[in-house]
Amino acid sequence: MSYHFNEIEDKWQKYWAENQTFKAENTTDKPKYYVLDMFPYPSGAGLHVGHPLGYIASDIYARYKRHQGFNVLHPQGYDSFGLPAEQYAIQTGQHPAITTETNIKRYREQLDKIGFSFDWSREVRTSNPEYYKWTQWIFIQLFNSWYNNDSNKAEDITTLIAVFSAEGNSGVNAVCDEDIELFSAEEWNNYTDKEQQKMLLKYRLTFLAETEVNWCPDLGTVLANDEIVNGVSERGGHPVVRKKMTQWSMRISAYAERLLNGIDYNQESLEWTDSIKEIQRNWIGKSQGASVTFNLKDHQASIEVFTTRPDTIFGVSFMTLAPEHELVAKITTPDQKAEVDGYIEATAKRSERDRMADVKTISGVFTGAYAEHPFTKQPVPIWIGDYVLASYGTGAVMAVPCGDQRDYDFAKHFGIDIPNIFEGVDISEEAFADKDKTVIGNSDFLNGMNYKKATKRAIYELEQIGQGKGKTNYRLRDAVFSRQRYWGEPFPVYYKDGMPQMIDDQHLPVRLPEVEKYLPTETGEPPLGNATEWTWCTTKNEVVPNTASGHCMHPLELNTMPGWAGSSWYMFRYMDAQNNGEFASKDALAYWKNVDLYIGGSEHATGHLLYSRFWTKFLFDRGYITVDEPFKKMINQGMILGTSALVYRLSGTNIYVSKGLINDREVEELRIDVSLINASDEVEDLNALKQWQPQFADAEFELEDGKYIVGREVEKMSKRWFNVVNPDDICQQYGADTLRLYEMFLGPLEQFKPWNTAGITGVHSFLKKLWKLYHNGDVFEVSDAEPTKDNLKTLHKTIKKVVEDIENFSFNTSVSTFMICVNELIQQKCNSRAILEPLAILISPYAPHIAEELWSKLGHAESIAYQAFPEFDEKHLVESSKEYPISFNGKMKFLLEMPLDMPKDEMEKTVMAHEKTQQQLQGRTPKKVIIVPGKIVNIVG
RNA sequence: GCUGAAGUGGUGGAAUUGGUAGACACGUUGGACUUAAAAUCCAAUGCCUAUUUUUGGCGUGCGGGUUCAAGUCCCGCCUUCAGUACCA
Repeated sequence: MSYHFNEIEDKWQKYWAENQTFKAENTTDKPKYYVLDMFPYPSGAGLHVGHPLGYIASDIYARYKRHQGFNVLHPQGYDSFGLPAEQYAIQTGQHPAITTETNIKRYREQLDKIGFSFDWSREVRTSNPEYYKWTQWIFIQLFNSWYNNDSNKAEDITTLIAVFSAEGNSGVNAVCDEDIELFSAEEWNNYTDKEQQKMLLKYRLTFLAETEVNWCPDLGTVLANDEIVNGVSERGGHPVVRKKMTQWSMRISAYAERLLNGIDYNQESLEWTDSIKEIQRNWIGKSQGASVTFNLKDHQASIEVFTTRPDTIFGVSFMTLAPEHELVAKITTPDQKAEVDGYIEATAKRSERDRMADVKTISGVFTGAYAEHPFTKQPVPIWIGDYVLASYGTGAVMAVPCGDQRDYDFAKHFGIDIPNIFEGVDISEEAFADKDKTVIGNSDFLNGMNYKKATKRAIYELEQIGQGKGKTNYRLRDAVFSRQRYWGEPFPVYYKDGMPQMIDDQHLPVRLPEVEKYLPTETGEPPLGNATEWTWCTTKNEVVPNTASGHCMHPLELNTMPGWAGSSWYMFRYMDAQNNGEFASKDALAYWKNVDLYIGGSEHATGHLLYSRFWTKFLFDRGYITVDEPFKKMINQGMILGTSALVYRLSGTNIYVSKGLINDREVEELRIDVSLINASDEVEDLNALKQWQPQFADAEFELEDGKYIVGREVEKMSKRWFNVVNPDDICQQYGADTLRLYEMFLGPLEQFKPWNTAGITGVHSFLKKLWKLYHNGDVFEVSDAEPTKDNLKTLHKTIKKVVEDIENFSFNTSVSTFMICVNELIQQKCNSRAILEPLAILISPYAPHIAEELWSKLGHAESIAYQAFPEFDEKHLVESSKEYPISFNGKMKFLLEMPLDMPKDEMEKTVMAHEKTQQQLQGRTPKKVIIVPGKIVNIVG
């Protein structure tokens, strides 16, 4: 009689594992389809019901595609390097590898219970040496590459060396460091080896540079821009300061333009949401304008600025430098020195956060120095101000107060001139920044021109005098790639004579050495400085010899790679995960190409998604892969939030007041475990609460109607809020199929929504009904009778809707469609085999276990997973209504579609009754009018 | 401020993309079956207003507009969420 979901689910999960039902083939005639989830970091807390949401969605799609005859790659793995395991190691001394292993095991158990169709034979873990061997290998390829702007792609460094030794660097159009002096071929050839290496480092796609980095003292490491949120670290919320350090960097800026173009102008535009595309566009931050050089009046130096408005150059009345600008100390006059130093000190003290929070206060100091206007040669006073950011552009601006509100405010505040260079515009109240309405005046050769013309002319004139040129500026910075951590990929790098050297491919992987403790060394080196034995050093290898004492003769790179290293290319490893000779074979890469559907959270928009596009483009340039975008289509699932339960303690007492009785009394809110609460927000058992935590042991309660009603708060699901719902419990109580259906039923995939266990019964009883429809007692029972027209109509209605829903990722409405379908079949008393066969396949992506069970009971030996998806046949829907020809005024003819039971004359009367409609019809000659009783519904012209 | 998304019953959310608004589910109420509970089944459920066999009216954040017809399209606001921020 009853639906024993636990038995059924165990049985089929075992069957799928034993038969490798979901193993993807690398050689087959079938078309490929690659469905990927963002792989999880295996945290110690395990999965809660929010985590599988995206996996369920991707699983539905993967199963659907499999039914459609595609060779589906649907893998899963773990992003297993990361901070929490390391911090746990610092606290407890337990090796992060052990923590990680334990967590992965737990994750796997939890995932297995939900019945995913993952191909686990391709599992990857970023912390596995067999995996990070290739992360290191890619790093080496980046080191051995430079970006050639002429061919617009990355090339091997040897092509650059060839050019250098033949003709020097003057003809080289590369993305490189800014401060490169020109040299001839002869000079190059006379350079010492070290000088040559130093020079090449300025061109390599990964390079060492002393840069100002975001240093997080509490975490003891540097962070990338996208790892900082609101001025504090994304993980842990620790303060971040600016600091100069020598670090590995990734020259992602070389790809800025292609990363931007790839979003839109690819032949196949990325099917991503507009919001993610927009976030990436903003992050790359392309702006076009000009760089302008201002010579200094009393120094042999110049200041370079970037501006988007070269047309307003005659409106310049001062310049502003960032307080950190390198020229500040040099140009400040003795008179102004004290004031300037004071200002610099004050701004340095203000944290990034303060500076961001306080954007309205105008502050700045005059340096006493003057620059010279490039055209008028008039003196231009140089100020410093913290509204100019050192990290954007050149850290200096030419201030045009009449055309930029910030410059305007600054000028007003300090009483600086505000010359007006716009025709017919009043600037007495605010700056005028409308480019489209701009007519330049008061500007010598630019007079009377609009924005476009004036910009072009200004750049031309600047070029003539050698004081400027057109320039495109990007906000995107090169990405710092070093972390002072233990639990990450070691660099395949050692230093000889102070210069970085790559370790030979054949010695990869460079394994993470054992250390006594996971903190920085006493001398301030990263944790790897504690290692005494690097097991990967081979005595045979002359380059990285290992002495008998276990010390390498050359210093090794002690930093590790950041979290995003391993996740920037994992999608390719799945294609050929066991390969020991390559990161994936050419054939596998050529067959699978890229990810057709990627599902994950939108929080990775500026990090992972940008970095993996960068690495993909690089690997493409170097000919290792055949695509230059990793993810064709992406869906960003929303988060499932928890519903915390609040109890209210009267301040200073041990009395807890039910929610409705608080009134105006002062109370403290405390969160209690959601499992103590029933569906109507009452505490189920007050004694259980007393036992839950010691602080409630002798609590007293003020009840309303004998119940304690709690407050509710929707927030992130987290252990600390006691609002975590565990998927294992749900599977145990209702089954995996119910969990899968319910997570989809909860609402649109992309939306954030709170979990509410109470509603799950509706979905669960649907499965019970479905089961009962084909069972008489415990006996499976289907009829071989021909299905009726009604039966077929119900089935095909469902097929149509479900196919549409899956293709639009509206999985929530499909669940409703299934419910309606089963309710109708119950009403029709239909347990026909001819209906169940297609229906089971239809349901199987959503509720695969019950579908397999019913399928096998129908007498099929093979898994339902490879059955063709049922096809929709319109004729079953059309036959339920009829079209009647009608004529008006003896002239016009059109069709009426209406319910079968409506008599023709009544229908005609209905149409006639609508006078306005008749008028409408006379003008248009519609072909078809769809009618429902009493009302015209649709005129199809 | 800018960018993006969204505002529909007590709740989650549907609405074939301009065609009977509120599907489906939760919750609530009533009923059936039970010694009882659970489970299951049946009925009602947007709001207001009538009524004894038959009601009218109002309703998709607010104000306008287009249309025979607007949750859906257009214009102007308001609110919420997310991203981003002195980007020159």
